[in-house]
Amino acid sequence: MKNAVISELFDQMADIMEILGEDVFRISTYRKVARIIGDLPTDVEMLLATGKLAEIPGIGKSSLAKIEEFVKTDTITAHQELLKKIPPTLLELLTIPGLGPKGTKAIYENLKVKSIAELKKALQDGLVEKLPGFGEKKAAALAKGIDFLQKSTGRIRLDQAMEAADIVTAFLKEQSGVEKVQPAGSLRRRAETIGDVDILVASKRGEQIIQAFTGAKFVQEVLASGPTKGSAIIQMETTPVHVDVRVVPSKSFGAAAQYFTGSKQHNVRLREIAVKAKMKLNEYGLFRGDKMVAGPVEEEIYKKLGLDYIDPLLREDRGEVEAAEAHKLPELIRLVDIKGDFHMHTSASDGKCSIEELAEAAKELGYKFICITDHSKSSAIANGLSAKQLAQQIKEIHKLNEKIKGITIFAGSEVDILADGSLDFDHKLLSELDFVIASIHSGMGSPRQKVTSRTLKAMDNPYVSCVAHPTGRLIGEREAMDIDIAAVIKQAAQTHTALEVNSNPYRLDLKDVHCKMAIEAGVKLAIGTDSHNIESLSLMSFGVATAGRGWATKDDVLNTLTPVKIKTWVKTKRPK
DNA sequence: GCCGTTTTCGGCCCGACTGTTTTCAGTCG
Ligand SMILES: Nc1nc2c(ncn2[C@H]2C[C@H](O)[C@@H](COP(=O)(O)OP(=O)(O)OP(=O)(O)O)O2)c(=O)[nH]1
Ligand SMILES: [Mg+2]
Ligand SMILES: [Mg+2]
Ligand SMILES: [Zn+2]
Repeated sequence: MKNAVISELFDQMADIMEILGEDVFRISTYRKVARIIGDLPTDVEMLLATGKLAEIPGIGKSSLAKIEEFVKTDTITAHQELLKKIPPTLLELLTIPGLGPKGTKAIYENLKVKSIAELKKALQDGLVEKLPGFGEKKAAALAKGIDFLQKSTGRIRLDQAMEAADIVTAFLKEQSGVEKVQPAGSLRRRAETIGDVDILVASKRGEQIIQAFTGAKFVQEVLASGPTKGSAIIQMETTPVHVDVRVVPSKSFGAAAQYFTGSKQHNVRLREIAVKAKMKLNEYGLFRGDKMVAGPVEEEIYKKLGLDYIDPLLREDRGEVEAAEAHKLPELIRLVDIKGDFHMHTSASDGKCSIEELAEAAKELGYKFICITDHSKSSAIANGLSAKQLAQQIKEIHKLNEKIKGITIFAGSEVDILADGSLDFDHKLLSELDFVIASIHSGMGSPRQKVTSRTLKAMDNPYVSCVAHPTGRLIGEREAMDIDIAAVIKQAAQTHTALEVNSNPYRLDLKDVHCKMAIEAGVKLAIGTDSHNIESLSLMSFGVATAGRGWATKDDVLNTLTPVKIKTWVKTKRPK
């Protein structure tokens, strides 16, 4: 799939044009195209062939021609031409926090600095601070910026962000004059990775609160500190986390929540609608002239713009604004709709606790079912079960179902999809299970055709009810397999197989846009926590959020069915 | 570069913080 490369090239063209000082609106068009292509869940080549690409707003003739050229030749002439105008390594400088295109241009033209390494040297030699527009402080900030960049671990996982947000939120709630505290930004939208943690505060005492925040003991470094907002790095156990705090008076809290939750592109869309309606939208409110039309309550902002309320999970400018205008937003799946969990491991394979312990914990969560899915024998590292052990476990589950009331324990397996697409267990044994999930744990680096056909073949098996973590990614650690997700989804629809939304924050697999594709194809989602202990059962909320980001309703998710209905659903695929 | 029942030309979201600036540009949210 060429989407990612095309997206990068458009961003790079925008970067170069910015350094060259070209028209800012033209540049933002390139950035928009980069974002659109980067967000596409489907192969750009397919969309191009069907003419769908040209229909996407924001992609005009010129961009379309560039994309077409890349699809055919693997290059974009305009990109090549731009690259001739600056040394490619100069683009590194744009990644330094605090240094933008203007500064980069000045440093390049005056000092002939072409890379971060050379900039470091120039800073040490005291050359940068002598440049017009620069000074001692700016030079020092740049040195710090480089340091930070080289130490930075990049975007963090949702669970890490949540932990940091909890600490800061608790601290802010203690401060006098604080009326409300609300995590915002990509964390509130439950994006799959988080660049920085954004927290909104309602208070009249902005300056004092920001000072308290930047002076807090968990703060390692202060990046900015003013009367309404502050930025700092806090050191968590596993990683440093960048936190932005914004304070507004409570009469603006709704508007500020809208602003600070984003996404940026979603905000721009709303502000455009406001302008068209002769109004102005900012973080202080929605205004017609001097009159505040909405502000204290977030829902009112949407209402007064003529839109249905848009759940934060959907605010990515992926069609939600149009849907809100047309009153066609989905009623999203919620955690309270979830009746059970499809994926968990016991101490029989690599889990930490017994079936009974998991069942009791699930009952506490109000669940009506759980599905025990230990690994199969090929996953030797995970202590996978042999056929004999699995048969034994099935018996044990039947006994436990007699003993434990109020919850149904499904006998299941996370059965390995072998190299040839066959499974670790025969039909006879699989037929004795209530719900089988199949997944790939080996040969994940194989070519696209190979991993795809393995997965497709597994779905042909009438006893496979679900494919678990279909792309196999581990966020921050391992790329997704090169798998044809469109083909997997099509096959899932045809074979009556569900696709998992793995809730582990390392996985979130399927991811949001793939969930959306699956739902549009009529495929059901099965959310599983992949728990190896009791605590992880609560990861369900991440899976539900990911499905919600994929526009999932109650009807799209198997976890909302009663155990009886799940059994019926499974039988549909099996031989009569 | 893109787009349009107010426009096919002329707009394009809007504001906070920093540093070097004497009135604001650059960068970022
Ligand atoms: N109107 C407007 N709002 C913006 C702009 N940039 C950022 N915001 C708002 C929306 C963002 O969600 C929010 C927080 O900014 P961040 O840079 O932290 O982005 P966000 O949290 O969405 O993603 P992240 O995971 O941090 O990269 O501020 C902008 O250019 N215009
Ligand atoms: Mg953020
Ligand atoms: Mg932020
Ligand atoms: Zn598992």
